[in-house]
Amino acid sequence: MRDPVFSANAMAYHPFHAHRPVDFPMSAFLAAAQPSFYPALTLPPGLSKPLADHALSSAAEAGLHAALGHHHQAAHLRSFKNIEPEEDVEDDPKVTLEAKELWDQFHKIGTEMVITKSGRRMFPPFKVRVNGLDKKAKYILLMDIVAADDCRYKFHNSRWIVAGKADPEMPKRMYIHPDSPATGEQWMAKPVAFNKLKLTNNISDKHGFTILNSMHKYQPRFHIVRANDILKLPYSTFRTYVFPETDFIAVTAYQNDKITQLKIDHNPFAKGFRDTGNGRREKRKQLGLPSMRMYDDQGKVDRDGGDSDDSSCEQTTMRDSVHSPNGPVTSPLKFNISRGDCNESDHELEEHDDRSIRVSSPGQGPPSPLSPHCEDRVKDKSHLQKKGEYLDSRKENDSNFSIRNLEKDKLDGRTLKESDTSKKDGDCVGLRTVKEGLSPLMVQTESPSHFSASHLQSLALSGLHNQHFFNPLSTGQPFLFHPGQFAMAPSAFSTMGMGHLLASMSGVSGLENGSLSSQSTSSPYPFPFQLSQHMLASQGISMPPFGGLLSYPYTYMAAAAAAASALPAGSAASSLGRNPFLSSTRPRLRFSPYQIPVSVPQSPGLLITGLPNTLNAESESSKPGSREGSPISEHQSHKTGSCHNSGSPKSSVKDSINELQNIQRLVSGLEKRRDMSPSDDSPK
Amino acid sequence: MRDPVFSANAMAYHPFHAHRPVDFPMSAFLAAAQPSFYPALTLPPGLSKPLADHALSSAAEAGLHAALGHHHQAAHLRSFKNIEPEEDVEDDPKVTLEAKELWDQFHKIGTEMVITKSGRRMFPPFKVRVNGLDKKAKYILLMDIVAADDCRYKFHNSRWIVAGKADPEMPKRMYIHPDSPATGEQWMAKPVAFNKLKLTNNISDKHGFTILNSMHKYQPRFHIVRANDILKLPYSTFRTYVFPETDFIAVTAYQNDKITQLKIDHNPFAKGFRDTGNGRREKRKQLGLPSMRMYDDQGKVDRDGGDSDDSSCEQTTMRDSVHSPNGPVTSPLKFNISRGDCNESDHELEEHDDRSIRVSSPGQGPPSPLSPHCEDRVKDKSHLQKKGEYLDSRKENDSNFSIRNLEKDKLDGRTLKESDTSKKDGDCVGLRTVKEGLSPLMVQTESPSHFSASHLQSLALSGLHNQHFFNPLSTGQPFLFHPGQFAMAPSAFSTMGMGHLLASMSGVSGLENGSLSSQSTSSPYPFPFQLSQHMLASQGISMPPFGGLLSYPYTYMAAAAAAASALPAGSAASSLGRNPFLSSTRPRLRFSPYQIPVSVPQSPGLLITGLPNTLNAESESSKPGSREGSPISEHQSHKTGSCHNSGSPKSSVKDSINELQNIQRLVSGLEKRRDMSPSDDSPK
DNA sequence: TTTCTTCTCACCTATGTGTTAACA
DNA sequence: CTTGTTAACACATAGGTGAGAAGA
Repeated sequence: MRDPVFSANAMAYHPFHAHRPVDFPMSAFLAAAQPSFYPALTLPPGLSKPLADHALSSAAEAGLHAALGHHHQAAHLRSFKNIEPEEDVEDDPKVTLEAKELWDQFHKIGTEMVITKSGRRMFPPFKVRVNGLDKKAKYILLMDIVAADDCRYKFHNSRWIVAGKADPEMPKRMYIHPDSPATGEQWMAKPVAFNKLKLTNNISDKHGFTILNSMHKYQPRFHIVRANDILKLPYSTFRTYVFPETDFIAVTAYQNDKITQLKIDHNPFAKGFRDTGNGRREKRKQLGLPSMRMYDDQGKVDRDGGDSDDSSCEQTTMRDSVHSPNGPVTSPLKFNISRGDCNESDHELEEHDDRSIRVSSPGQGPPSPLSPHCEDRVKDKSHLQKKGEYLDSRKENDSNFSIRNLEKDKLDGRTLKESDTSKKDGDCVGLRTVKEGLSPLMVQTESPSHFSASHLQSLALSGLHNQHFFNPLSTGQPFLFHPGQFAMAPSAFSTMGMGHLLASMSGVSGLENGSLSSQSTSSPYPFPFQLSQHMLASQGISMPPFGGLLSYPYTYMAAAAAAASALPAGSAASSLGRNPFLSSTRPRLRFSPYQIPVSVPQSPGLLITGLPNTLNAESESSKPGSREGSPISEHQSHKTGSCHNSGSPKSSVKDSINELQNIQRLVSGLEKRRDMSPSDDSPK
Repeated sequence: MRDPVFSANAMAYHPFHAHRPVDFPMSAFLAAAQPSFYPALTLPPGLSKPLADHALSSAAEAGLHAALGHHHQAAHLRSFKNIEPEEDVEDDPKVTLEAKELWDQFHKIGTEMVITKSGRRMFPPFKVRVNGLDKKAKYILLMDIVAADDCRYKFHNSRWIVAGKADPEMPKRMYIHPDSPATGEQWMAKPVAFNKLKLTNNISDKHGFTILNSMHKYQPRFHIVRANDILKLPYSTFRTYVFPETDFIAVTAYQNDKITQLKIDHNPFAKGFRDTGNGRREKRKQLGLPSMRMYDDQGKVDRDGGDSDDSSCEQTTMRDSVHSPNGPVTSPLKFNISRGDCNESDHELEEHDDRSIRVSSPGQGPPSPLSPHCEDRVKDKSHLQKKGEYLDSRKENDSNFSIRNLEKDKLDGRTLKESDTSKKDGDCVGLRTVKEGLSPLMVQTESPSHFSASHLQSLALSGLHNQHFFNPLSTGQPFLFHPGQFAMAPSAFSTMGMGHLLASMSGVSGLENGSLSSQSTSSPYPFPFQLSQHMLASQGISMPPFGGLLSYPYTYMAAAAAAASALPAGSAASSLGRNPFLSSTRPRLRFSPYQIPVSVPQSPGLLITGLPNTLNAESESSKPGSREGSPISEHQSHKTGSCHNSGSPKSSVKDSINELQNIQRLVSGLEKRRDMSPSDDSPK
């Protein structure tokens, strides 16, 4: 069942690299930031788990002492080593996007998400249903939003067209679900909502919100990590799921009236704009009417509980029928794929809205929303129309762009029957033709004993108003933390190891409006404490390496970070070779056929973008895509999204599975988290 | 610095008692429920910490396996044993009640708290400021509300009078602050608010709210536990702080108009009832007017962070000056102590409100709000009036009741200068004369390797709307869990060990109103999932013993629980001897002079009530009471509340301190938590 | 201009208040 | 009649919407 080599590797790396913030070789850190294609780089096989762990803790502790000299950290390290990952865990995660029909409606029009300085939620809330987890094992569920391509867009003549190269991306932050870590049983009990995540265009955001560039296209990603402690994320295997229908263009104001109307029709908070009253334009009235309030957002959760909650968990109330007839957006839209070079006017969104007033003149191919770099690899344009409730004028574009099929099938995204599971090997995330409602792409990566840039660009934990994040290796700034970037979320990290970091954040001022609690107000340490309050202890183990990495490695990686962040989105794949810091020790893929080496510590967007590319370039194995993304078929295959491409190391699926399972056994444990407190909100 | 004996005892007990849910002697559990006056019962001294820990884990694991046979639990145990408590921790907690002036205002009138089916917050939010903690050590902060006496009250002729014996108390739930565990630095950064705690009279409450009996008097308690995992609470040392001025009578509707007015004047949510508009009675208008909105409650915190909430830390916005002149309640009220037998018309509240319209006719002694049983022990009626901003007509009552002094001193409860620290040994909690604004009583108990009934009657973790709780050894139902009683809170426990328990909660239906999120609604497991979502993983260690205790010991303790819960409040102290389950192995006191053996697994109220009794009965050592409750003077004494009586074992203060410190070193670690998600709220 | 950003605002959800009337 | 409980209610806080004006 277990492969000692992999297990050992996974754990053994810690002491020699990530765990030594000060005196470890920089290359080790960098290596951790990228998927490893070189098994040789991992520690020698044959190490038993316990042994590896011991080595780890000892080394880590030694390193910490030397570097930090903090007596507490030593104890923490000691604790850490003892927290062994769960071993007897067997799982086969299946992920289903909730409210898929809604997403499809938005997607076919061209989803837009408003970003504001004070932070704006995504409207179709990103919510997934997870199955196949080990009931007792602990998992950390997270999401991030990465650039979908390297283009800048503009809405011209009622359609989105490329308007040049993308602007530099801010380091993306991982948003760790506030309930993390929790058992598989808990996660599977109900949909996992990420509605608390907020988007902003404020590059100086102090809340940990996800910073996006307006007029750029993004792709949300969902990650499952079997780990009992947030601090173990960097060393854990990520299973990544991408739902192409959730991509969107960030805007400061809605551009497409159809989107506006769709938002109004379904977002309960916009109920005031429905029909009567402040109706905007006539177009809208024509579009959406019947179905309203299908997807609710629950504002207060946590509370910190309420705040919790937050737990903080986000919950969305489904008051109206999800399948209610949504008048407005019934006609499918198709997008032509751009060539990925972001030439203006070269790509346009081809809109086919039969009932839309703003029917765009077809002909011009809109820029592909996703991975222009995958174009050449996208061969499969075939798509099945299960039961289009709408008028789905699926249009195949020879320009390497997959049509965004808007099939109403079993809107729930679950009952949808797939007559054709796209077997295409080279399907790119978000680019492959959506057969059965845009099957999610599943990516599984392992970051044995070091950080995986693709997933650990940053870790964000958010509560009610402040999204706390951890950004140890953000694409743009690996190991680089400014006060504004670093924020601990409730229960995300061990305060023990992070305390000193928080203290260094006193300069952060995030208290802007009346949302401040008396506690915050009365506290002599306004912001730092906000963070502290929300910071969650790790699962009983301190993770000194992190603390060290967060604070000390700053200087080491600054240059690399700057260099990486400057890379254009289109150069994601190539950047691996170009960037001197990214050339070695990439995390090795766990499941060859399904693994997708995530491109390195670039901008998060690049990572996602690069992923499909890498996949296509490396493997042609086809896997059926279904609604549920599951990395390992029965154990890992079919159910996975379309792009479960295999990575470079092509071992048998079975072997890969075993390896993964072995690793996973070492990773899960138990821990806990909690929501954030209200904290200061600066919506001004 | 460290005393191996104590350390060993603290840890060594686990394996042989609490850690063995099935095959350990029941007496062990019961013993754990009460403070130990018998050091002999602790394990042999000289055991080193590591050794003890090993023994612990081994025994625990073995016991679990035999009892539960859960493969996961084995792993969890393994993890647990490895999570060593922090050793090099030095702390000297000082606790200050926030908004003391406000509390005093209410207290002198006779605080009332509304309890509703859907749950009601306390209004003067229970909030404390903590100092003297070890910056890096992890602490769990919690509170509970226990019966103040065994009387039932009624409001007659504008005053509260005893109306007979108390009704049976429901098992009290510990409310663990959603930020727990967190570092001392975090806790000290700003006031720790427990405003999310909700009171209810619904005995079938599914939210984890604190269930109280209407027309009964209660006393909130605050506890500090140095522990890095909620699961370690049962084995950790509790430092308990009682602020007599926070006691209150639970009501379903306000009885005293003065209280109503005070609430309206200060609770921002009742702003609509201030002055203009719906003024109620004339009396109110006469009473409070100037100061309004002094204490704000922040609803959403966590959340998920609001998560923020989550997380949910509760925060209260202090918008108005805390020291603003509060017109209405400026005259102090005095209470005569009842004899503790709840004879009707025997006790009355003696009200001395100079400006109050409802001036009650003095003469009849109102029933003592606290520990009638402490009467005979209360000798000290002396009280110092530092700087009474109000008209404090302190009245000493020979009937063994301490006057509730309402000194306006340094309202903040911090700047108050104590000219006279009551040195009375026998001061009872809530009964002693309040010198400097009702100094809090500090109680420190250790529950080496087993549950302390006084503190671990139950553990509640709450989020925004649902208060999740853990009730392993509730007074009424030690180890007894009904689905409705057991709820995991975000990051409170290791889901690993608790997962199966949650699963058994599917029968719980808590979704009542529109507050349900779409997640909840769409989830096939409405309530169970709510819990899961909010459940927080333990700090990386599974606590199998707990899981076992929670689910399996049920049958074992049912009888005991029933017996214990049936005991009248007044019999708390005596019940120790009477209850066959409570006769052995009480947790030993840590600081002899300051420790107060908490009486056994009775109703929570009994515990608190019994505590003062026990203290008085056992020791006469006097300690100065100050505003800040600190267990150990400079290191443990003076600042503590009035009743820091010494327990039976009278060792030197210094020795006690060292012992405690040693133990504490073993307890702290690192972990995390988070708030709760909104979850289902059934406010109907 | 054109395109995009920022800000204020009305309107909504969600929930915490005491009032009030109905009820037991 | 008295005492206590409950639910509906108006009104508060807190915060999530897009509209639309004002800038840039």
